[in-house]
Amino acid sequence: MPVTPDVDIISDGSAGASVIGIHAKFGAAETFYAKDEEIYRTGEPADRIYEVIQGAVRSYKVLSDRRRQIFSFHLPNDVFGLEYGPNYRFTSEAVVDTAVRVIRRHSLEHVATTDVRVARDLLNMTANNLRRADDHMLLLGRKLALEKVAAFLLEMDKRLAQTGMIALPMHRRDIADYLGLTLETVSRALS
Amino acid sequence: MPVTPDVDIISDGSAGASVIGIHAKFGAAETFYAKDEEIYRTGEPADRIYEVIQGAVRSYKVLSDRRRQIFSFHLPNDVFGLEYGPNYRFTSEAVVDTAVRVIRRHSLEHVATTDVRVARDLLNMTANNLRRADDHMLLLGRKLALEKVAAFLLEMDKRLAQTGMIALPMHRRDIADYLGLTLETVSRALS
DNA sequence: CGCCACCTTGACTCAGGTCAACTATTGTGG
DNA sequence: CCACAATAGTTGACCTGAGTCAAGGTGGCG
Repeated sequence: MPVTPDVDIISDGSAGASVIGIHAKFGAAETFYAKDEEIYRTGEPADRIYEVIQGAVRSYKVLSDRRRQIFSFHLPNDVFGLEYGPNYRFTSEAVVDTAVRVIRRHSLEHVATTDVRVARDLLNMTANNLRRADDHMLLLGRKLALEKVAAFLLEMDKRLAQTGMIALPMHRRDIADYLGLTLETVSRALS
Repeated sequence: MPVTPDVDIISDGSAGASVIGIHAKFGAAETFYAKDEEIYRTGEPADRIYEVIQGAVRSYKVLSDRRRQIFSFHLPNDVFGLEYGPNYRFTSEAVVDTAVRVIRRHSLEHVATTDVRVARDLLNMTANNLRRADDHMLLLGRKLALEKVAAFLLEMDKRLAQTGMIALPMHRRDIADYLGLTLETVSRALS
């Protein structure tokens, strides 16, 4: 007879806990990116990790013939650019004028080996990313255009509310590439 | 000027390292499931973790109207059922007659707090799952039916070869629900 | 003011879904 | 060992949700 596990390795879901937050006191730098400016590119050595302070960021891959899939939008307090291999797997760009906090990966890894909470945070964030990836696979594989757009609006409403934003920061083309649709279909669904 | 990071928290990709393997000496149990038998169900307390010994397993979610998305097929040596929240997020079933190794989650978590290698393994596996989820999002969102089936055959060829299997263990319906297609489209693409 | 980037809307096309028949292949009982 | 069900796969004809192509609209900024 299954029982609810008594111990969790990670402190699931408590949105506040962030590796960068813990690490901030070590003097992470702030940087600004203009609208549409590239932050890093697929294949580049992944030696930095970012936290959005203000604005929005998109992470995506493109196929050879320009088809693009956006994997996620990063809003204020979101961490992105966290990799476990040597290189960035995505390209990330500022959707609007954006401020980020940057820390060096090796310095974070150094802290992670001594501070258990940081290591736990890393696992926690990766697990959260996996959860969102799974939900998004269900959306991409099995939902209709209208359901996709509805799900997107609900997701954004929830996330933007937390950061005090009011309007969607991204364009129709970005939404389309996030939902596996075309910009025209997104426009029609919103009408 | 970016430099390749000198230290990796995880030992990326070395397929052999498995949490269960390390834990096996503590006396994990083997269990057998018949073709199509359910191993666990969405929402059930996630108190066990599994490793496939022989056979194949599918993990999926279904929408209210029976639309199904398969997130992954687990083949021999794959670990599945690893959760960080209290409940299983998927349903998992044996695709064919299947043997698995089972360990209790709380016992693994106990080991993880004392053995750093186990904790590292957990992060490693989760990162690998995330990588595969991202690749699959690109496939689901932006690839044509033929490209999806081609990608599936390449993936399976590679993975089955490692385990010495020859034929695809799963049905057209499973392949379709993995690729976001219908069974007829899969059948046509294979011809 | 007028350009330019973004968005909307319409008409048409098409990739993939749906529905339906038919063909293996496998398993079961007599 | 053969009937015959049952399950899985293939193939065809048709349909439709979303893509494509194209024409306007609209709002912000130099």
